Amino acid sequence: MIDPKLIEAKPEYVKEALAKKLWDFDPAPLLADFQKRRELTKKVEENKAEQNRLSKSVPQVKKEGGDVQKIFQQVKALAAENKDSETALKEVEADIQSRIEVLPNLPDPDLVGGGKENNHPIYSWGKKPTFDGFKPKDHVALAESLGLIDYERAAKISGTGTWIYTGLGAQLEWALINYFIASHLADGYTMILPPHILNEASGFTAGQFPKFKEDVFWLEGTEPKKFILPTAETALVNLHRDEVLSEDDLPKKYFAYTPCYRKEAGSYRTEERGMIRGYQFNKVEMVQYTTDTGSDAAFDELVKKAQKLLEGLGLCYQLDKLAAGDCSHSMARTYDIEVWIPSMGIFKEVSSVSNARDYQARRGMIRYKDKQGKMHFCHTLNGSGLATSRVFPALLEQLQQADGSVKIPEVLRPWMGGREILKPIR
RNA sequence: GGAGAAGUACCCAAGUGGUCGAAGGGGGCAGUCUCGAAAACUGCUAGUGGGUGUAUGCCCAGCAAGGGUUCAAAUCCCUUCUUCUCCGCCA
Repeated sequence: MIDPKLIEAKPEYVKEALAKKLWDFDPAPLLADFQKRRELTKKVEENKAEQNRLSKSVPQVKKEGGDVQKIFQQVKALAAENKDSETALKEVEADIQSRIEVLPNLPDPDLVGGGKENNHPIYSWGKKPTFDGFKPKDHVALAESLGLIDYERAAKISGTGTWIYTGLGAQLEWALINYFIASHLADGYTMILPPHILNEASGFTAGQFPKFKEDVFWLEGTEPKKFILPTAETALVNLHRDEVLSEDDLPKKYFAYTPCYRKEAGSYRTEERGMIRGYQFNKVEMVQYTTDTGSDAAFDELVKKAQKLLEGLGLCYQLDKLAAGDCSHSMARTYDIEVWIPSMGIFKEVSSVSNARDYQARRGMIRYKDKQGKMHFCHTLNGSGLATSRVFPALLEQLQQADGSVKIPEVLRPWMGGREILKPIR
């Protein structure tokens, strides 16, 4: 949530910043609401104060044998008088809330405006493989010939947009997750295995609601309503919702492995084939809570951690600084780490590292007390570390050999029983 | 899923209609004492959000959350959430 005080103090600044995010914001109705709220608050509270004062005098007047009935009538009259203003005040407050909660986060000032087309790579690592002397396969073909993924039976038992990791495929998937986990543990992050079913408030705090309500799976028959998490970020940034942390506790560094469940999905026969986009994919997610001055350093750390993971696997990738309009809704800045997918001829996102600054903290009242005892909103950051569903295909495609086999990166071998290579079974 | 009990400040806890924003204790902080510490004693510490004013301040909200009753609610009523106990079911 954007700071309402900032909107009131610098409406034009907010308008321009949101324009960079391709969001057309008209501050006028909000400014009018703020004004109205101020007037109504004063009116309502002054009336209330008078009511309170009169009510408090009742025991005294009683003792002195005065006319309490008169006071009752006075207070009743005041309350009746106040009713319309109170209703109006509630309405204005609800209106302000609904106008502000839908606004995306403000982009950091250094970002270029506009959408995807204005993203620009700021770093790349590794070499695109050249596949001398043979025609490389795509990951769907590789996964099938190596016996790693079963798309057909997945369609049978679940439906399109899903897949089954089988045998060595399942082991390879799990090896990736283990490799990620080991790396985060070594860096001192706290491991979390959260519930996958979350309540609505969690989605609101993360900033997924109200905007992305249609994109998650809702459970039927749960009251209050519950949904299945689209990313572990939703769980992790809610860990300290409605809490006041101490500055000494920050930064807090967490990571979680969960599957991610989303309504968007591709088909394994279309452009985003195989496991590039599915209803369910595995991801290890990192989240940090920092002070309001500590988030830039945390951001750099998260980006480096994600990069390190791909470098350990030896996969060619690029680091992309997203234009304001392509950053996530809740985020002030986002860098994508994109791995090279040879069959698609493009870099595809495996990690998205973002700084929400105080946007999520405001929504979820996540605060900390500094050493002077002053309250601040925390900053929250998140980054994938990593999503396997893009790494797996990239790994198969980038590390495939002329004979159709695939080399297993050394860092994964401890979890693959020491195996060095995956060989075709058909 | 059923039945019952409960949710009060950093923690424990008193409080069933009227100066209760809330006794008491613990904790924390400061001081006295001490070479220092402990103990004892003394004092301070009760958050937060909002309004208003130059200001010590004053005002509104706030006792799990949201409604309601009442001149007046931590206290009575309703709904929801959470926790605990017992029963049922079960990986």
